Amino acid sequence: MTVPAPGQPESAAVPPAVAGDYRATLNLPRTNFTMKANLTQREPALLAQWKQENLYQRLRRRRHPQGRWILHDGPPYANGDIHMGHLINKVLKDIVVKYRSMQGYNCPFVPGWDCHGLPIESTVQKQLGPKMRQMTPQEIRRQCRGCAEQFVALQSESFQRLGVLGDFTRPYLTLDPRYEAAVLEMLAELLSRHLVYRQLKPVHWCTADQTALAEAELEYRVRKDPSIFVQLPMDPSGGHWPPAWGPRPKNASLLIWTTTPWTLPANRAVAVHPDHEYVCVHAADHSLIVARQLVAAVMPRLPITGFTVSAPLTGSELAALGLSYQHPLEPPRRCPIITADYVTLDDGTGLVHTAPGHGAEDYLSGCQHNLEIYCPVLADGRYDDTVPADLRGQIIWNANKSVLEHLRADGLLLAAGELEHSYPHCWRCHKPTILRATEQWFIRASGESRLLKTAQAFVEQVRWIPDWGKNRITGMLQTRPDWCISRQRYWGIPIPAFFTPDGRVLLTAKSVRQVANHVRQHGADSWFTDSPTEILGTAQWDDEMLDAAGAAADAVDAPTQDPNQVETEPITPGPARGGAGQSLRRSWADRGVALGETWPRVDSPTAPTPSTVRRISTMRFNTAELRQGADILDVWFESGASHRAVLEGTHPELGYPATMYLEGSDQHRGWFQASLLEAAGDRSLAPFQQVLTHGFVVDAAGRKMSKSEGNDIKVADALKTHGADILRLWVASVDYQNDVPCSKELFVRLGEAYRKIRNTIRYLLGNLYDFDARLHRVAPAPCSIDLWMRHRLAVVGRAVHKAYDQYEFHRVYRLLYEFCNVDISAIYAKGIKDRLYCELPESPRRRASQTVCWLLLTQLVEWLAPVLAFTAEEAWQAILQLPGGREVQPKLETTSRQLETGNRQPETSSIHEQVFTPPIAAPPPELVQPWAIFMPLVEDGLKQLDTLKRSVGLGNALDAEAIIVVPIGHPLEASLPQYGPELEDVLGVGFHRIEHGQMWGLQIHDTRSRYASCARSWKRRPDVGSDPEYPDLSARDAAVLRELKRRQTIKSATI
RNA sequence: GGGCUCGUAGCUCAGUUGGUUAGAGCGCGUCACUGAUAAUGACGAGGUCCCAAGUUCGAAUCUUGGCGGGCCCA
Repeated sequence: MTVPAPGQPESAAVPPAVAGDYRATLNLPRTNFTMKANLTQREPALLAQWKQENLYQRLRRRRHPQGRWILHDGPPYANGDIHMGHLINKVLKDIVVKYRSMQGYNCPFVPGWDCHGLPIESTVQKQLGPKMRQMTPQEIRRQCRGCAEQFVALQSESFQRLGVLGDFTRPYLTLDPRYEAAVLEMLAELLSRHLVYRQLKPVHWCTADQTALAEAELEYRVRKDPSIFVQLPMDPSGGHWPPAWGPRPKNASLLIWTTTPWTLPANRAVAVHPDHEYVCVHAADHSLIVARQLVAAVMPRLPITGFTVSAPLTGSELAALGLSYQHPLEPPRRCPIITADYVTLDDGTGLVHTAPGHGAEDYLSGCQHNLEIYCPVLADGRYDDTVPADLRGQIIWNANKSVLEHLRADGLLLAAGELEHSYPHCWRCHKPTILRATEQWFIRASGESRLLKTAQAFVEQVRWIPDWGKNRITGMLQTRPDWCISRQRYWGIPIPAFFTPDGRVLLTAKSVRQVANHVRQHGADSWFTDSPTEILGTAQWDDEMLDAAGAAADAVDAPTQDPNQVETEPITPGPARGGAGQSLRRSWADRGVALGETWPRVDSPTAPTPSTVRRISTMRFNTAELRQGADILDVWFESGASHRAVLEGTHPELGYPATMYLEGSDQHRGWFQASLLEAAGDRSLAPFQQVLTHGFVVDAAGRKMSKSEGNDIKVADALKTHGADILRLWVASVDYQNDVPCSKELFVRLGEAYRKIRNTIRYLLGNLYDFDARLHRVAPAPCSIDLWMRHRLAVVGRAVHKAYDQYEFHRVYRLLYEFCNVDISAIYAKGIKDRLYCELPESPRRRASQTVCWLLLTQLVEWLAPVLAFTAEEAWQAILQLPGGREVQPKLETTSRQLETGNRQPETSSIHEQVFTPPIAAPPPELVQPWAIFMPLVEDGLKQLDTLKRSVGLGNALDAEAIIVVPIGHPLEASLPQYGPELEDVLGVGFHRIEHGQMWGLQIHDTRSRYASCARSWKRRPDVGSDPEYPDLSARDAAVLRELKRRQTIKSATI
């Protein structure tokens, strides 16, 4: 059957050749590698295949010429399904692991999960509602465990769906008893080095429930409170009165404003802002110091008329004068003026009443200025006996009135009103909360701490990527406070401190190691269920205890009575009944006040240093009378111990230190820092050699992506629409060191990019159906476009590997994408179509190009594999299907598996267990340089073709010829006849001629009226019809056809 | 408010020690091909380099100050 060739110009003077159907005589592409990816179906199938073939384990058994390269997974929080931030993180890790693995490293990857802590407990709280109040700690913990395990399973499934390759059958979980034990051992290490201490610190406190509250457990409601102005009389003798304020008045006072009069007994300082200006307001009976800008707002509210204002003085100048004031409720006490950045001029007087035992900022100021962390309020909200007699025993909510009366009696109260404001309330009982200093556990990790110094030295050992990461963590370490590691929660690893009824505390390296042993066998829950005797394994426990400076060594024999023991009751081991948790909590709370005889008691403002801890003496405990403390460890302490618990604990195939930690940049404060500090306790090497951080996901407008903003894109949705490889391509395509943009439009774009890459692979595969790399490889002809393509392959290959090595994946993406678009598709693939399709199958010209196609295909697939994990695998399987494909795997010969099985071909093979092919040698420069002349000519030729298209309606470039003008005497003049056919093909024209002239040039001419078109190659050229046997063909095509016919004859004859 | 950081076509990114008229790919528009075909090719239009001032013969690039975004603190 003959089909008229469409699109032939009808007006051509030379009629087109009678169009025979030569289609069957061409070597058109053939492949099963489909154009449509259908990722959402194909990916799960590949996952199942990897799983079934046990790819992860097989990869471990591969030969690893480069040794180990360990990426230690930072544990995500197991309290929800994954979001785009998780996706970025895990895919980046997977790209790094897959790349290093293909470099020949052994890269075991063990995923982990953070399973303890507040977010999970809060989730459970929300689920349980009020029921939770009736539950025991064990029951609550069981719920939390269930919640964590459920989300671990969910997230694990999601990560695997993204193509992340790791040991998902044995991940590390922080609720694993072995992990929990390792964390406690870490604590023991720090204890043995005297790096742990107790100190008062304010925490949110509900006086009705008598429990500490987390930030998330507060609800803010409007409440009416007193609003009072108080004058604090200056000490008439101390410090220097500023000359700018005139002679020192007898009645000078600081003017403060507060809405919590009950905290005034705990006042220990007044804070001013260092940069704000302060003045002294002189009136008949008063001289009040107040912020200059607030004079106009404050004075009308006071019963004072007629005053003058002094010259201003900055807060830092004021504080530097060494002035002090009389405590409003304890007149003999003198308190200082300090500076603090948080002082504002929004309300009040610009001078802030500071009670370090009752406020977070006050506490920090207290630590900074060596103030007493004083908290005279007991757990039930009553004052203790250290306050003035008229206040003792009063509940603070009622005491406001008494304080006011006290102040009024002393003439200190200048004004009193009421104020409605937003105030934190307990989420459970809805009663107002307070901030109350209780004893917390701290790790000495600030200032001159040895731990900090070591951690800072570690920072220098590490390569930070990007490099400003070092700057950032350095700054954070410099300004960090001591690490408060105790939390008043249920869901976590306990701080394994035992208390005696008389207020002694047992928490030593030895005791903690014993608890660790118990926990390793029975889990951390055993802390809440087993008796101290069971845990410590002995009826009597002797231990060496540190004595605080001044603490009597015989404290054991002369116990102080716990003033709050009335509410405490012994915790009975075994199954607890409802309410036991409350008791436990209460016992902790009240002990806090009286503890300290056996532990360095720190209600002195500064943390103890080893020099203040003088003696070590042996303490004896009757374990039957011990009770467990109720505090749990900060979860950051848990994950910070992963190097101990995982790298050399549960997963020794990883080892210490890790090569890299890779997390979001927020972990400079979180996991990186916790890990550094803990490792600093007992290591000489940092836990990681490199730290790579990435930014956060933002929307198309650059705003942060969050569920509450409603601009988030769900991973599951994106996965369903686009497939994992598109999402992986997204991760690779953006510069993760900055904010990472994410939008639907972006995914659509990437889908298009993906298709381009996929079609490039398809084209290469399709043209290799009859190519056996063992038999058919041909060296490129010196003047061919093959040579140019090999040059580009070498150049791009170098750039790709460099970009991978520097973790610049967006450069990898751009390099490969543009390589596909420009070098391969627009130039090379277009240029070699004629020889691939029309030449004899085994013609050297075709084979040489197929050789390049094969190189392009195999290298491209290798380079893509770390990113397009699924598609690269699919392509790899297609490569194996090519003639001799399974045999042409030089890299596989290095596998130990193959060594074991002799020379037998492996039954399965994955791209992800390959090692990168060594880069091809770049062709000699003198053979590449001519193309630097030709490519601009080609570009010019294409423009001319476009012009002809518009001017004379030239449709097909094959209907045109190119005149190549070479400068007479140019070194390339002699070889140009060899370049000519190549340029003809790259331009896609039907014919070319060479002319000699002054300078390089290229002209395109419409030849529709001059030459006939070859019915097979569609090239319009003068030699069409030169062969009488095939009048409709060009000379080349006629020759090819004659040869094909000859073979056909031989074949039929043989049959 | 503080620390770190980012800001170049519609999108994602290049842009060297300061040096011609600021680039690429995609997208978009127009066209061609119909033997890579839900593919492919060609041509074209797109920029106040966040803003302002300064240094300089010359600034996307260096300095200062703003504006906006992100992370971490407060």
